Amino acid sequence: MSPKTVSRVLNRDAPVKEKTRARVQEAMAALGYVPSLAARSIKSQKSGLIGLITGAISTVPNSPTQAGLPELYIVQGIQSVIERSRMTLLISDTGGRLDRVPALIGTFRQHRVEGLLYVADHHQVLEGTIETGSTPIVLANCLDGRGTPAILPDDQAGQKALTEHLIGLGHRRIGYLTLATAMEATRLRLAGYRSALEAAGIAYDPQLVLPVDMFGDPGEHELLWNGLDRFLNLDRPPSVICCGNDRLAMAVYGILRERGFSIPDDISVAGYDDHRLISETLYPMLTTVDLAYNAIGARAAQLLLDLVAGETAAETPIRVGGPVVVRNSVRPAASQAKIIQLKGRKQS
Amino acid sequence: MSPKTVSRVLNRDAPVKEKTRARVQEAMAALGYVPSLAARSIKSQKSGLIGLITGAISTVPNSPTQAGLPELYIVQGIQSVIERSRMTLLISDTGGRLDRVPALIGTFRQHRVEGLLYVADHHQVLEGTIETGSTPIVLANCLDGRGTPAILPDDQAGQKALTEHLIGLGHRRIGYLTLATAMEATRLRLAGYRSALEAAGIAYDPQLVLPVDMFGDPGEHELLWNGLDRFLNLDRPPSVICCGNDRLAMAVYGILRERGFSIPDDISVAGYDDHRLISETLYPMLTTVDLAYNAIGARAAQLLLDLVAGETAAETPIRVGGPVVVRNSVRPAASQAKIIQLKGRKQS
DNA sequence: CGGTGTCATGACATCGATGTCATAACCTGC
DNA sequence: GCAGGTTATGACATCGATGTCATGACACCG
Repeated sequence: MSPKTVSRVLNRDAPVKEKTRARVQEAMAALGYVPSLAARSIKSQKSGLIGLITGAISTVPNSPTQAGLPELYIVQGIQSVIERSRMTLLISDTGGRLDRVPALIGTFRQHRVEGLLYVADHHQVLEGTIETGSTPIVLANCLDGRGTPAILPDDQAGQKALTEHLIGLGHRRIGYLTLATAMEATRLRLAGYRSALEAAGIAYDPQLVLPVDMFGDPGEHELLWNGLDRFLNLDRPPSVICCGNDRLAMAVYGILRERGFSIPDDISVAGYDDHRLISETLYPMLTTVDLAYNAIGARAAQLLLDLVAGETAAETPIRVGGPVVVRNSVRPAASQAKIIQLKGRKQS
Repeated sequence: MSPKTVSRVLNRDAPVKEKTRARVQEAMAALGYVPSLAARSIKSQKSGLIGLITGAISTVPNSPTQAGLPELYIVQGIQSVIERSRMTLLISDTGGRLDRVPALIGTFRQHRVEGLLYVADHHQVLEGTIETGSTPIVLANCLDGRGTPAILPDDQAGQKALTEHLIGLGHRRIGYLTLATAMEATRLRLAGYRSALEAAGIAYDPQLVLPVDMFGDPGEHELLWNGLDRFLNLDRPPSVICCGNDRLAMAVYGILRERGFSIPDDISVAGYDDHRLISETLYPMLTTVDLAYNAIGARAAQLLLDLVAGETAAETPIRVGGPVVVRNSVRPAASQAKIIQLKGRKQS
């Protein structure tokens, strides 16, 4: 029984006499033999590995609340697609430090990965370029200036759809507590917000828009409190508060209630992300926009597999949108507008 | 310049003339040469790979709220330790189906992983055994009957410390909304809760303990509402509500407030996990117990690396505890006990 | 019974890196 | 200039699997 015969039994690429096959399999079982992928990949020049670079896994333990989570959902989506192919996922991670990316790619190239995925922790435009040699790469949740294949959330369409939903319920004064203004997502969502207003013939009122996100730093609650205070003391206060993400909505619930408002009887609240840990647990459950991180990951992985298989890249970037998820934190405006006026004044 | 000379330049395991070294490095740069780890691992019989099995990544997208998150923090801890060694992490995942574990291990053995990690989605005792051949394995967040090395959260000590903290603030009636009774964590934490009461000479009152966790299923809010209702209508209602995890505390905040209670002026609330996305964002911030998932992962990874290096296993299981994290959702009992009596009645 | 075709098996080279051992290159001193 | 000792380099085998090609086994036919 030469090694070649064993190889044939394993790969079924040539006929083997039934009796020999049985003897080989018996021996393999007895010896606990497992073929080595390393040896195989040397001969075939295919490693069957896909490298994933992210900061999701070992996000800096000290700035915890915000970052890391979106990425993890993207990684989920990626994993579920890769799992179904015959590839294995090699994961490495920046620990939040972008300057480590080249080293990580170096390691991956030593492993002869057939493709690379880069997942950013928030929707952003990358400064430089990621140098991968000839290995195909797909970016998720970010873009570069080179036209590298990329999958992005459709922030503009998402916020537009949410705003349209609110307008459809009769809301005319829509407060918006945004994420940091420097973020790509904020820019795009604000554009979506404004375009929905415009389409409905509602004037844009800058007094109703306020950036508040501090990534969970202490002091964020105070900023939120003051922001809501400003909204509620306007001559025409908002009847609904949109929040830059579900996390902010969670804090807004608490603050509005401490000030005596009932949600959604007195005032409506909406989020963004559909982070279900939050949106389905909050009482009442949160109306929000599904950010479809999972789908972004899945699309990115599928695109990469296509590239690895030699297909030509689709035009890029691809934007993936998610639906508005309607739950119980938003009421039609008619049923609450007056109460707000009163309460808003009383509390000031 | 024979291949062997190149090898010597790479590994510095024998002197190479400066001029030759320069020529070799020049050539490597020009050709974009990267050494193949596959070939290396064939010769050295060491793959430099660690296999991680989890359900964290591709948790079933339909039962989302609960599962997946703890595991991810464990994976973080693992990654941060592995990263610092010269190993690379190979990640695979059950997609929630335990019967796929053997196949995943099979793939890992083909990759010749030097060690395996298994991360369970919640603290549990495994039914069978995970068969790994001669590859060392460490379990995180679970145990088996075989004495396989395992790292576990110290649920009993955690809940005991929290309960002691509350008693120290004067609380005598401590309501406890637990996770599902079938869970190992629930059993242990309840033991911690009772032992703290006992040590303080407070009688255990079964009316103050209620399992409510439904993993975010619809209907959970109602169950919670009813549970709180029962607590508040007792002759001597609790002055503080402990929740099985931070997620439940988030819902409890909303329900108590809809019933007119202020937190923590009228009633205190405590969580478990220190899931900072929740605990630091809720208003007011949540007093809870740090479950130290990160540390569990780190310990598990470190233990595995030691085993791989040939050291003998420490006695096992190792329980890792985290501190009580004091924030603003708990008040000394004296300042709120009376109010509760009144409100509890009024609302019933 | 020998010729001839089909089927099953094995010998050998190969992938990329490295351990072993032999040899080439160089330097020193007489 | 040559013996004698370092030092630098290369030839060859090896790890585990597989592609190529050759040979062994066997049945069938004339």
